[in-house]
Amino acid sequence: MSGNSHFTVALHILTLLAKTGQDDTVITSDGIADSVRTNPVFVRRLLGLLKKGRLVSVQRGSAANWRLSRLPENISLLDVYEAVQAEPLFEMHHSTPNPSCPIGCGIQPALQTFYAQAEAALKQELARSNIGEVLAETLTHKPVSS
Amino acid sequence: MSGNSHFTVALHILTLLAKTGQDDTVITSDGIADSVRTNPVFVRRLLGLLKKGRLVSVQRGSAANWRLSRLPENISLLDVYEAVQAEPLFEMHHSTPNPSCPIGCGIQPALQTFYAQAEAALKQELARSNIGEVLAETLTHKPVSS
DNA sequence: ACTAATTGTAACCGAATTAGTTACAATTAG
DNA sequence: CTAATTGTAACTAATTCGGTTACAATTAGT
Repeated sequence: MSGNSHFTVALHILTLLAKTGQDDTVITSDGIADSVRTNPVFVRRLLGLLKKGRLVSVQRGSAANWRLSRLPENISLLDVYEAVQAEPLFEMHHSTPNPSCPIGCGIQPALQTFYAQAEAALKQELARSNIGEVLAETLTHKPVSS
Repeated sequence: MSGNSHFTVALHILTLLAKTGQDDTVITSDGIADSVRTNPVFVRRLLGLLKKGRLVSVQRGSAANWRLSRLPENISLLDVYEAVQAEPLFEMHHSTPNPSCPIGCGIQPALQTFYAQAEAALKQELARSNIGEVLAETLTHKPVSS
């Protein structure tokens, strides 16, 4: 699995949008970047993927604002995973194995079937939670000074 | 997930050792590298992890030979995953989120709980298959020239 | 004991990937 | 018109991945 933070940051973004949606406050890629503690361009790249996945929409221009396209309860972690995760769960070999070896020949198709089952199990679990739940769980952890 | 091929190559190695164990033929890190189509040092690094995980053992020295430590049926894909996978399934943020933001403050502990569930589901599925099954499935794919 | 083969490991390298940065045209509210 | 922001491209630094070289330690066979 790609050692990147896309899924985590995407969930952070959507949870934040769930909150600003509740509070009816305005938020830009700059404001999001401030919460994530990263740069606005990275945030916009992820927002682009989330927009393509129909999970968010944007009011562009001078009074810009990002919103969820659906209720937080109707955005599953699987929706998010599929929107931002390009790579398969498990990578294959870098070089194709030796085709004249009985194992090298058949290992990739064999692993594909096992990997597909594993990925299906993961996705099934991801489908069971949603952004509303993540927001609720997030808010149980209070900020430092109250 | 970590964009590396460790898990795949480890499974390839163990499947190959299941085969050489059946055939009672000798195999070295060089022979394994030839099937995987990589370099022997990379193979030995993985063999080191698998040995630490008690999945393989080695006859060292001039008549070297690698063997499975257990029957292929008693090595689950989860055993392999845990032997070679150092990183968690999903990475957290690179920089810790803004602690003065209600979301930034609570998102990491929240995600940890959801990620733990997802990882548990994945592991449960991986525990359901073993190297014996991977070998059987691999051998159903015949080499090019017979 | 000596030789030959192999493991275990360290050090280094190039390629690829990740996120950060700068820049700027396109969009839009006021 | 102006000011703010998005969308995107181009470039960069840091990190990671696997490949390479090298060599001491181990061991079977003679």
